[in-house]
Amino acid sequence: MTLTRRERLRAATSEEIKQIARRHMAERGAAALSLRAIARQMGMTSPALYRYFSSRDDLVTALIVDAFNSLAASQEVSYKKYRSTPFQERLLALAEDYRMWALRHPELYSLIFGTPIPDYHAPAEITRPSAQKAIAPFVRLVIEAHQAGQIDYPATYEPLSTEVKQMLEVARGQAGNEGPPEIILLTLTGWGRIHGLVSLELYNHLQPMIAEPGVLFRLDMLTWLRSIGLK
Amino acid sequence: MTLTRRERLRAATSEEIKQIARRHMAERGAAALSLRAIARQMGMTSPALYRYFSSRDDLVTALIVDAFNSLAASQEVSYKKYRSTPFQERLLALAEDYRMWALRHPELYSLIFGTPIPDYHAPAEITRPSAQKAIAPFVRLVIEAHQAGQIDYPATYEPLSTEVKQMLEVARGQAGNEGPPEIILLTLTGWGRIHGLVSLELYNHLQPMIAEPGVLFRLDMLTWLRSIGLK
DNA sequence: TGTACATCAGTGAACGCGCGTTCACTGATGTAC
DNA sequence: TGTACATCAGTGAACGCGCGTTCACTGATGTAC
Repeated sequence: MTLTRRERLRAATSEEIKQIARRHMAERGAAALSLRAIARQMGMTSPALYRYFSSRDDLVTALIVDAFNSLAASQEVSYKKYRSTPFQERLLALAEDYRMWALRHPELYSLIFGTPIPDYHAPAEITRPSAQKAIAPFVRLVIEAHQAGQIDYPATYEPLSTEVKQMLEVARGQAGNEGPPEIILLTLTGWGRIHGLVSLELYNHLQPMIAEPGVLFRLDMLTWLRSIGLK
Repeated sequence: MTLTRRERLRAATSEEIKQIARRHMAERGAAALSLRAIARQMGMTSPALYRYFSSRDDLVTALIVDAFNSLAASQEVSYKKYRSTPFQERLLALAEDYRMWALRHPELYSLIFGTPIPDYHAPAEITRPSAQKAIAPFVRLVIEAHQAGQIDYPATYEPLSTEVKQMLEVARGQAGNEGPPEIILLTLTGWGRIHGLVSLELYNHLQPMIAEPGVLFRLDMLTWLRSIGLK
């Protein structure tokens, strides 16, 4: 399991490439990622990069997987941090962590949740597992709260037809989603609610109207938690 | 007010440039917009475009304004269409129109709500008015429902501190937002809720789990409407 | 412990391609008298 | 109604720049005996 010297150097160079790629994405956007520019900054020639990634698309795929893993790790930390506190506080912590991760790593957020890069198509079989890992802690926590009997499927929700229930069955088990259809629905719409405000804030659509979008976010999360019976 | 022949031709060419630009954005992404490629497709040389737009950024700004106006027009139609029906149906119609507009014009949606184009900075004074027009019908309808006494500021919402109320005052009047702070909050978080699911759907983050995101969207909108007292 | 060989990282030149923008210009369209 | 002139759309060449990828290669590092 220990790496040889060569393997270590190789891994380090590979990391450096991705590191610089991330910096370039932060400065110029993902669509402008250029192997030549990365090589230049590393003091190498561009063909050398082909020792590490077989094409530009390959590098992008690696960056996407890393980005999902970074979000997953951040969520996982928040998931574990407050083991003994009530579910509503833990869910709020996960939501605020999602927001903070996005604000701290806008280039990574844009890479995975923003406009797709032209002419690049992510190979789903590589990308999907890490994508699922990223939302898994949030989903798992909602399920746990449900299993602990602390979630009211809110009276305000429409009753689900059998067709809708069947559709939601498909999502069962993905990203650790093990609840009844109503709770699966709750995890997905909850995620959408988090995601929507974060996306608007990150791209400056709230700021013309609102000085502190974070306050708005927190209020809406508290409202959400109350509406599902957690307060 | 009637245009001369030359002015008409000029306007037509200007429209054609934007038309082709939109097609290119749809096919290759906004970051890849190229004056040379547009000119090529029009059977012109690229310097000729400088008669119509003084730079690439100028063209992008025009496209952004058009995109906001397109969304605004679509929302306005839905706003007017159901004059005599209850508020919940009208708001649902506006939400679904927002979603459909995004799905029908993903390149325009991405242009205004997606990852910003590298090295391009939209001049806010040109862009903002049309941005506000785009969400104005939705905002106005919530305000109207409130004025008709049909919105309960829901019991589940946190009571607002005076600081938060002050922050929300700033948004008053923008995009026709004329209600009390609680209602302003409602319009913004409601928009976020719509936006989040649409964004996830458009960029294919729901589809691995959910066959018909539209059903999910509709359910969440109905839930939202109920939660604010409209049902 | 020393030598012969294989592996691998990185180079430099080249391929064929793209881009935004400036400039001096041609030729058609429109205007004033 | 006809002529002289001004305006304007569009051209073609050029500037200086960027890109991904392939290829034959050098030279250093690691491995087997």
